[in-house]
Amino acid sequence: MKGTRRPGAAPKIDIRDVASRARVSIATVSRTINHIPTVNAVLAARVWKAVADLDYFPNTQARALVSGKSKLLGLIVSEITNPFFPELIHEFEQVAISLGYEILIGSTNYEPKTMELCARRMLERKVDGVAIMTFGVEEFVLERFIAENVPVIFIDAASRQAPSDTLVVDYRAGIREAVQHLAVLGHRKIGFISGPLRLHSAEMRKQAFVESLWDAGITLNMAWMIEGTHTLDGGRDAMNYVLSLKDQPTAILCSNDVTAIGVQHALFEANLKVPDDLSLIGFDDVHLAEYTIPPLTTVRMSCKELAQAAVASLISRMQPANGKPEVPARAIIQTRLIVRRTTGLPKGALNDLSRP
Amino acid sequence: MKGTRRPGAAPKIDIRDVASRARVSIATVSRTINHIPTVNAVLAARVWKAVADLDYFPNTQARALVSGKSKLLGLIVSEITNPFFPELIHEFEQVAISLGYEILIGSTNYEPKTMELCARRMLERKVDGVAIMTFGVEEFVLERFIAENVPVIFIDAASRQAPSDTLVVDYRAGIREAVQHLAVLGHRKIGFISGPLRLHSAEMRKQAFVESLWDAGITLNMAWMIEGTHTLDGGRDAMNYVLSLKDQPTAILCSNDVTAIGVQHALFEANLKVPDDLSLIGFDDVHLAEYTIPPLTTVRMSCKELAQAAVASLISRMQPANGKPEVPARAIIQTRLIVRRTTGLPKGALNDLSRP
DNA sequence: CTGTTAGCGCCTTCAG
DNA sequence: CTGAAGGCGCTAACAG
Repeated sequence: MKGTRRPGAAPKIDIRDVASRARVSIATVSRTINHIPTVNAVLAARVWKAVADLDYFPNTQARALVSGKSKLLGLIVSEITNPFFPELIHEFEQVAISLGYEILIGSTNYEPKTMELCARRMLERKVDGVAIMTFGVEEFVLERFIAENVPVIFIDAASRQAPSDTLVVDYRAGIREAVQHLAVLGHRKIGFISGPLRLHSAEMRKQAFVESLWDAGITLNMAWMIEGTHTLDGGRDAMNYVLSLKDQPTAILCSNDVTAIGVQHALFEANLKVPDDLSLIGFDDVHLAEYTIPPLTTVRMSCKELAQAAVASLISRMQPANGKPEVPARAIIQTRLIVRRTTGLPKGALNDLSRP
Repeated sequence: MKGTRRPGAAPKIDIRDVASRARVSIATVSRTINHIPTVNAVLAARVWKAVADLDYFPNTQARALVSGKSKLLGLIVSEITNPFFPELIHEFEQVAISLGYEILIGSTNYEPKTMELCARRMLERKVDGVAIMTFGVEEFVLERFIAENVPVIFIDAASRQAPSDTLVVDYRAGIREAVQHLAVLGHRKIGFISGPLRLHSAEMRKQAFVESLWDAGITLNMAWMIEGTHTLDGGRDAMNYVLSLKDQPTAILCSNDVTAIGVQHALFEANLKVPDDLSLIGFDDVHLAEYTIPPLTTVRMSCKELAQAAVASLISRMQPANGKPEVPARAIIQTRLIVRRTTGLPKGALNDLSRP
């Protein structure tokens, strides 16, 4: 008897059961289910029938052990409760699953230590590749993956240590559009609420803003450059701070949508109206942005493209470089302004309509 | 030489390397790292030192293969983009990770077929247990897990097939509070936007509403019982439908928060004010509810408790029932009303203040 | 083209 | 208490 099976436990089927039922060797079964083309059609048919009859499916662990590939992809995000990430995860999952990969998700919560733990978890589970979709990565975290030879992809920069692909988001395009849009409306006093500035991508979004201001010929006022946290609370707090200022901006751009939603809330509490009292623009264009009150004008970044490019890169890097040279590829993710209803003329502009 | 290693590939170290460095057998290493207490302290110390020196960690796949436990927990949710679920996932992750488990997430998107696929993925990866945190489960999906002897836990009902624990959410408590709250304010015309009614938990929330109305002595008007989809769009559409009605309710309760947010949006578009024109109550109390405009009155359900109870049940069911009888446990999740600012007097009530 | 065989890295009896 | 040895289920040489 094959082990003691507890009552109710299903008799686990393995490759040998299939082999004997199909009257072939286990090697043939293995080849068949792995779609090795050199298998005799008749035998293959018998195998498939046995597989169906027995409702057999291969043991992933055993497979992983011997083949060295876990068919697991790591996905590290900043904070799963920020609605942008679930949307990203969703897209990532779609692609990964369709390619036969399972996903391991980790949230760093913006804490370097948690990021390190995530990395360790991924390594221990032997993921075949990792996408680090946070706003910045510590170099030493990358090194861990590179040392273990697992492909990594992350946003906004390539690693100097290894030939990894780069996912470059064109923040400039969308943010410039946003600033232009504001400028056309007549805004000259524009503030920016960033993400945590120690994070590289947060810094880049801010930079894109600074440059766009310059391009629009608008003076940068450092007093209106606030460091936020990319969270609802952070947006609210930042806005409350702005409200305490003597000289206030007439428009504010936020580094992400939840920050903007926090700002809207602070304004609501202060009995101020958007866009009458202040124009507001977000970044990401999460689905929710369409539903805020009023609907949020924001810069759209396609998380679908991001996810697809990330998976594609990982998968291609996992192939043992058959011939093609390992030139780092670079995927460019576009951004663009979606005008909804949180932007309008600067306060008091109506008095000014007849200016030369 | 130990296999051909590509340049840059780390020399993978295994239990044997540790054993030889610690001058013990691999069995001793295994016992040590698994904290079997019968290991000689001196040898154990040598092992731990070797482990540290070599930065060794056991291969999860091999471990899973031989031990039969993957240390993987499945978590099936309805829709990851509904903010309630990320919060749930976050809590679930906290507990699971701290117990040494990794999570496999699957979203059903309310599609039975996708649910089935999720179940299959979980089975193939040999999860040690599955939490199905959707609003309903097809019986045949459960059977799959039960047949494979993997512990399952899901919301609102126990399986009749196997001794599984039950997670019962006390919808009544919170929803009754909500209805009372509305009744006290003077509402008699209260509508309800449910989730998809083929889903058991959605149906239960609706039932709780119906009973609460009855308890409050308020007449149920079937025209105001709308079936929604538990999404932003569904909430908006449902509200637009309500607005087309001749006789309209003065208050609406929603089966979840995103539905309520959709409703708020529809109202905004229709130039109607909350709570002046309509009182609104959600369900879940996602973090975002505090940030809607105005902040949403809602029924709080602790996803932390839910997550903890789910993991606890799964883990306990995985133990080979040492002695204790397998009596199904039941965890009761409480709900309660959080009053914010989407509820007020019914429209026109001011004219009525002096009624006997 | 098919079958036999040797591990993948680890846990776990079973002798010592 | 420790070590040697036999698999877990599968893939990948290697023979036939």
